[in-house]
Amino acid sequence: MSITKNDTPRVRRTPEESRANILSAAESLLVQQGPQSLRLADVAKAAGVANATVLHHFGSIDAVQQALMERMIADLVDSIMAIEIPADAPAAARADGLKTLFDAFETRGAARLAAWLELTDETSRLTVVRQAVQDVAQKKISNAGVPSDSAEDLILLSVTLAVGVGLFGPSLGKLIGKPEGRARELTLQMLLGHLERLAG
Amino acid sequence: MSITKNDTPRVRRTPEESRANILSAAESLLVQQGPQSLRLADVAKAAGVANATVLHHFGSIDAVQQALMERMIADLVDSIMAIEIPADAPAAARADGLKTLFDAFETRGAARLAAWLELTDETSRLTVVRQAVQDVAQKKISNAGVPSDSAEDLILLSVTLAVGVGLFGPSLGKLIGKPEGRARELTLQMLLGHLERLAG
DNA sequence: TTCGTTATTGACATTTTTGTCGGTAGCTCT
DNA sequence: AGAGCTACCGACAAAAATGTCAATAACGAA
Repeated sequence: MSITKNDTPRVRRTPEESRANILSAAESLLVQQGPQSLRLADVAKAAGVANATVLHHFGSIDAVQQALMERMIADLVDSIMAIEIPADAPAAARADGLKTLFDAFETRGAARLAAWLELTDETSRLTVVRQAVQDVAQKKISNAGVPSDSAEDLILLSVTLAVGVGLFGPSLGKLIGKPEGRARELTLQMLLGHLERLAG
Repeated sequence: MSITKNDTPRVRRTPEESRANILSAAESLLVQQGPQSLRLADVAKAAGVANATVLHHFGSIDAVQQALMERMIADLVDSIMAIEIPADAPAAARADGLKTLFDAFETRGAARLAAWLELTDETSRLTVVRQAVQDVAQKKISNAGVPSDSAEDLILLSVTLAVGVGLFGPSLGKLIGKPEGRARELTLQMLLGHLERLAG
């Protein structure tokens, strides 16, 4: 009876690297399998570490989920903040901006994040969302160059449609037998026409 | 030491009534607190029965969730099937039809149901959804009175927007400080204008 | 090289959630 | 009233998920 020495050597990361590694694993779990698979064991396994390691860095599985929400929200805010749509821009530029907005929600699971937030709804978690929305809205409205009230309406409309299409567009399209991205295409087309009519 | 007799008398329902009672309790849990609160103990408590009673009727908590999905989908299909939007109807009639569609998703948690389905995604469960969508699509397309291809597009567009607005419209509106239902109003307005232009 | 720090881990403890079982009680039928 | 059926329940067992702890092993500093 011999002492069995673990064959795979430990990897030792900086705390930041380790946290990022775990959150990335959790994020792909969320996007690919849904929130209910964000269990301690699953996250740890996906990250390639022991359960105890996850807890060492985050304290609890709830804290992991909270941190994941915050990271994904921050990423999303960055994506959106990078979009510039001056009011006097040519139509093509605004179309590009809207496409980027829709992409931000459809790819990398931002729409899934939004649905998760919508369904969980723990008020404590909403603080982060509220702050993010206010940041984005303030910037967008300030450089919209139009009266703030209708600018808010446009933002509300665009974002609602973007997240809705991002979440449901692909599945509904597939269920109806339409090519991937058809819902997004139709929506963007309509939205752009609407904006042009408002401007002209 | 006396034998303690339970003070509250048992209620004895028919199996159908009992199942309906339990599913109704589960439904309001889903709508008000999200899918993660669909636990055996929570559902039983909300329904006012013992845990074992829930299992007696459904066998497992997963079966409860499956049955709930099926019941909610059936209800939703009924609501949608009841909508009649002939292609040659006056604009006002089509507007009413669309409003009804949007209502079907926003009220009574159909949008939440859709988000739940989207996030869970167990392929076994998708069979029911696929059947429901095909039923609805077939009927809607058949009496749309327009070429089936663009009729499908219109359905895809309307339903995607309806469910997206139903799920995210209220929260986003509130976050931005808009009155309840503003997102729906804006979307309907745009969608109706779009349809009119297509027809005219 | 030696030492101190701490990220990492397996084994274990605790809590939460699900499911089982024998008996009880409401209802119907005779 | 009595008997059979079964919805219903409390108590318990099983499973699953979360969290604790002491020991280990990378890595940087002395």
